[in-house]
Amino acid sequence: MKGYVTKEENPQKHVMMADKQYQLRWNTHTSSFVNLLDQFRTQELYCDASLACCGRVYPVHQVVLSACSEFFSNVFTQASASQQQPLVVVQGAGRDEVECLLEFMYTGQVTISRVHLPALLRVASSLQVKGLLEAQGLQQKMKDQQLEAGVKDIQFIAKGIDTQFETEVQSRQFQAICQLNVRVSPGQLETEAKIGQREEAECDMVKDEVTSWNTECERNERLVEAVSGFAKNTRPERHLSRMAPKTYDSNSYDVVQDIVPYESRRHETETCDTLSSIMPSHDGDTQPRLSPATNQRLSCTASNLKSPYSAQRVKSPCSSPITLTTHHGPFHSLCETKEEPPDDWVKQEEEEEEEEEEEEERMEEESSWLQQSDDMKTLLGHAPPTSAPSSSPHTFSTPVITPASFIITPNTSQLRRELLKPLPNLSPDLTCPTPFPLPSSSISHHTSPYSPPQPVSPHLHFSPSYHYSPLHTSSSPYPHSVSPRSSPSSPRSLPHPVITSAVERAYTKQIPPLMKIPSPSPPDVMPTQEPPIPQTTQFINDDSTYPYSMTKERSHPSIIHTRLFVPPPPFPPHPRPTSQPFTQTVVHSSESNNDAPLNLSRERRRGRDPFLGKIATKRKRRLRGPKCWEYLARLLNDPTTNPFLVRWENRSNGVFRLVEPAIVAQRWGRRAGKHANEALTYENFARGLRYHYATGALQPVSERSFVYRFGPKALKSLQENTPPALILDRAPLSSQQQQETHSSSHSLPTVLTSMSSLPTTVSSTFYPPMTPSPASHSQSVT
DNA sequence: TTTCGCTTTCCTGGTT
DNA sequence: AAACCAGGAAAGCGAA
Repeated sequence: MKGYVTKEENPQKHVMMADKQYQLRWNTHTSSFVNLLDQFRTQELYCDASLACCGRVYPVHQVVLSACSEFFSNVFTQASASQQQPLVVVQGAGRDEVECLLEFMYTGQVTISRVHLPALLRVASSLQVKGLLEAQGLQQKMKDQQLEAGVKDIQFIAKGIDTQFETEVQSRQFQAICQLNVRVSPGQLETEAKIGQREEAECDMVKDEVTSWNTECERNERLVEAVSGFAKNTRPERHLSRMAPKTYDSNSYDVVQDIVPYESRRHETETCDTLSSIMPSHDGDTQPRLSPATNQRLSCTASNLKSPYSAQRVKSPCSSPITLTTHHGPFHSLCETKEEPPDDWVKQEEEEEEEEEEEEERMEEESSWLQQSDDMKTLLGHAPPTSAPSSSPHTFSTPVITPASFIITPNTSQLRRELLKPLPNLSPDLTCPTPFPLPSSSISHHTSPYSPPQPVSPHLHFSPSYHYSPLHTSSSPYPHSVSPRSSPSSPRSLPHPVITSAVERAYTKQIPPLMKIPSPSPPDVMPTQEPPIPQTTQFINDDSTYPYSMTKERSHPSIIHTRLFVPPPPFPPHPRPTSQPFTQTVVHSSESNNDAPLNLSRERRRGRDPFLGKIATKRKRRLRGPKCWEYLARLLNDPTTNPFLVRWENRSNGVFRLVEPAIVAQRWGRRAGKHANEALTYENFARGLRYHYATGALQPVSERSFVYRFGPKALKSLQENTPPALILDRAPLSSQQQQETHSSSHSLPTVLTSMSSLPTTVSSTFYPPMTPSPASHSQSVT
């Protein structure tokens, strides 16, 4: 502050100082900036928008997505008028695609398997993600065609709770948010899938990317053409029939428009399996024979196949991961990055295997849920309801997409709340759970008042609507009128305190602890669906026992602890193979499976706190969890948490500060044990820290709030787990330290001063090993 | 099964 | 007065 005053009040001095100029440069600024932005996303800090897909909500930053996508730029620009956080519901894209795209937009690269590439490019094309749209001419062509066709036929589905916003959106001709109610016959899917397989078999990896891309573009062009034709003709089925006259089998798929569609991975997998089983081989072109039940199932699910490449995912022998990297693309308008070369294939294969494992786990969960769902059995095994439901006015159309379609609502928190509802809470007459259980009160059918969808043609698909319980009803598992669950974004961006109801708290208590593998639970106790609430829910103590509310920190007035209880940020489920700070195993042990070493990156992806990785003990090489001070040391050693959660006050003396004590306490409290409840308060957490005053691991720093100091025990542990080369100098020891030092007959070097060097070379049992992270606070002044 | 280290909760009292 | 810290007491958990 003084510097500014001097500058302005004494220009002469400023000029004199200008003679000697210094260039301050943060060497790793670029990569650090990118990494930190991605960390902000994964930790849901400063997020001001959300993407929703397949039942998940991804907090994002408008600036990043706008920089990476013209579509998002337009959306956020126009949605900014509502002064609420926009939520973009990406329909027609799978969870994997969205997560990969987010990773690509935030880090500039993503590694995916080859079979997933076409779907990713398709979604990227729809979202106009820079860097993935290298064929700018084609992109522009498609865009022009879409705009031209969209004048009449691109269905406008911008809907929101706020009527004013809806009106505003409509008045602005919100063309970017569109829905193409066009579908492709399953026969076409097969044909294109076969084409794609032959291409994959013939081409090398690079060529394969190009061909897949071209095939995708051609297909999109045909779709645009079809829509355009639909615009000019009132008989769209003609155009659509011309699209695939050879493959359309009216006998097999003539009930398509009556099938209730829904989109989910479970369903897609079902479809892929079905297609795989019936798909003719390369050398044969026999028509598949389908039983009526299978026919209907396929009809149902094929309508939701987002791309013909979904079938390829089953049949294609190619599964090599592909790393998509941009050197001039989306994010570089914000910050240029020096891309690191992708990891070696072995590591990628390991990542692939992990992904497959996770996928299998997910499938198992979903299949178990499926078995429990009588409604689903009814759907898959019998004819689904062929008429549109019903009397409920709370309906909306689930689009069947070929290009991704989007719904924007300004009421993020309310919609998010509904999106995160467990699927079984859907209305009983809903035979197909949807990944987008939008709140009925926020969504109105585009033909109002409600009228059942009228079949137009076998190809034009009007998704049957379904019921959804309106908000603030007793059927809702959460009394939202009392506890509107807010966005999982940072409290900085969502300063709305939310109150947790008893029901919701009881629900959150059912979530298995972080360090335990959730045991199979009966469905009435533990939803087999992925628990959506705890990691995305903000809540506070409704007992008013949380004393650290809106308190200005004494020594740091800029830091305000809000009343919000922010749960530990969910660690990203998406793979981050190349930019993952932690890529190695904490400890290596040959113990049983229970003591298997924890892979931090896997822990992070699986929603577990990577800083809670176990530590090998000396005795019997057992594994134990970190102690609270060890946990803090890890947080201090990681650029994703230092300085956001903790930071050094005096590194050489081992003095550190809890920047976000409530969050740190809560993250710590969510580890194993019966105390893994929703809220370990800082008050209790601090008591645990004070316990270690006696053990020597920590020392108090008097008269300073949230400030502690590592004691000789911690120093000793650091010393033992730190290579001597990194031990730089001696620490100024306190009297107590000196006494203990003398008693142990050896000096305690300062390893804390070398902590910044640790990530580069150390693979200790104390610190999670890190790849050379550019964000390791190695800012240098040149 | 017991012991022990550690965590968590609750509490009182003191300091800022 | 509120926020925070220090520390005692007790219970619980998990590893040894």
